[in-house]
Amino acid sequence: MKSYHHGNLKKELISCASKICERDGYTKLSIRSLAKESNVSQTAPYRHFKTKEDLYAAIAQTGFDKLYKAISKSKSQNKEDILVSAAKEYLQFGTKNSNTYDLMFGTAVPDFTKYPSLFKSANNVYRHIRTLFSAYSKNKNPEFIEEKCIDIWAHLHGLIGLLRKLEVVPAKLIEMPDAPFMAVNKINEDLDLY
Amino acid sequence: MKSYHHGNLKKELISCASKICERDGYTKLSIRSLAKESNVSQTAPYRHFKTKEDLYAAIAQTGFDKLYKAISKSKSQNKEDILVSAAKEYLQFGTKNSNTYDLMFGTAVPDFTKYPSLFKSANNVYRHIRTLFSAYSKNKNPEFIEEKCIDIWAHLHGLIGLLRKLEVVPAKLIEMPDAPFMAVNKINEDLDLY
DNA sequence: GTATTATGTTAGCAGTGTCAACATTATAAT
DNA sequence: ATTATAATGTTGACACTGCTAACATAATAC
Repeated sequence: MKSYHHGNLKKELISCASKICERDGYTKLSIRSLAKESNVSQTAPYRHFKTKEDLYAAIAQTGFDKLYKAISKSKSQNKEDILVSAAKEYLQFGTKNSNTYDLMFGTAVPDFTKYPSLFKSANNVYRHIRTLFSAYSKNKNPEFIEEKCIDIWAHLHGLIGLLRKLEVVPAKLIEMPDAPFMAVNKINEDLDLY
Repeated sequence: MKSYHHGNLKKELISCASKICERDGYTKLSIRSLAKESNVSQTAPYRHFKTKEDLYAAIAQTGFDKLYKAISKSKSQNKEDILVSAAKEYLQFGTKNSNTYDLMFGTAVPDFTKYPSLFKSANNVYRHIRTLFSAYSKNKNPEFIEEKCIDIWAHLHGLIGLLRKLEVVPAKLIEMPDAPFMAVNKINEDLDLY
């Protein structure tokens, strides 16, 4: 005997949708099938998400929150170790949850400013990277910090995106055992300069 | 009076679809509306593209061909100038045709090996980058070349992706007048080391 | 000139996002 | 406690989508 009101539908929808998106890619997610999987009617989700983009935004936000957790868990005393290990965690998150990463950084939610809480979660990730780098960098000039952060971030971000596409490039590259960590080595090189 | 056979439908579909994808993003493209715009029936496109992904692949291919042209047009004698100017062209292409770039590198066509001619066009782009870098680099070790190319490529690629999302970070960053060229400066720094 | 193939059309299926109208339950106000 | 209100769920429907099968027409190959 099931009750008329689900009780925890919103949370369950997000959690269930997150799994589907990670497994099949966000384009495969349909509100109707999602509703079916939660044993509610086709339009029940609309009580919690006015549009599909709103749902995407919620999933993306949980993604950013997970990413934040991943890059925040390093507890070393050495500031360089923390930064490098955060970079590794970032790459690992991006490559191991590539479909979610795609949802977070792709065009599913084109304008984060429409979703303040998503905006905030995404911003937290960036601010954390900046904090780690800022703690390490000898040059404390804010503009320099900002520039270098984007530099590093773009490097990590680009690698994650490219690794999904590496079939376009001679097969040899795919076989590189530790490709995801090249960027980290690169960061190490960079850091030596500062 | 229009004839039963269009005559040039395939070419027109690709060209028309490319424009729509660049203007509105590839998710907004529908085969039916595309057919309407070319004054053919809803299902006429299926004589030329068995699935929507096939159509995406064709559009992506023209994108890679345009990108190849863009990064190949530099004719300087100085090998560094050629490389840097190709990088600039790459960034410019990615930022000025960001929706097309998204189609080329996103998840619209997940596996290029399904489309040999697309694969080839994409590969040409990479091989050209590699050729330019290889001509410049003093270290001619193939593995080194390959690694550094991915490094540079990821950097450019990441910047293009990030620049679409920069609202997630403090507004200040968006105002940087020449953000697209930071990576190029970075490449210059890198090149000094080789 | 005829057979074959390429290219187009029509009709229709199953699935989608979304909305309006209604039903039920939880919550707040009296 | 009763009642008004808001929150949450359901049904039915609309317009749109990708795609297929069956058929029509025109170009090409023999």
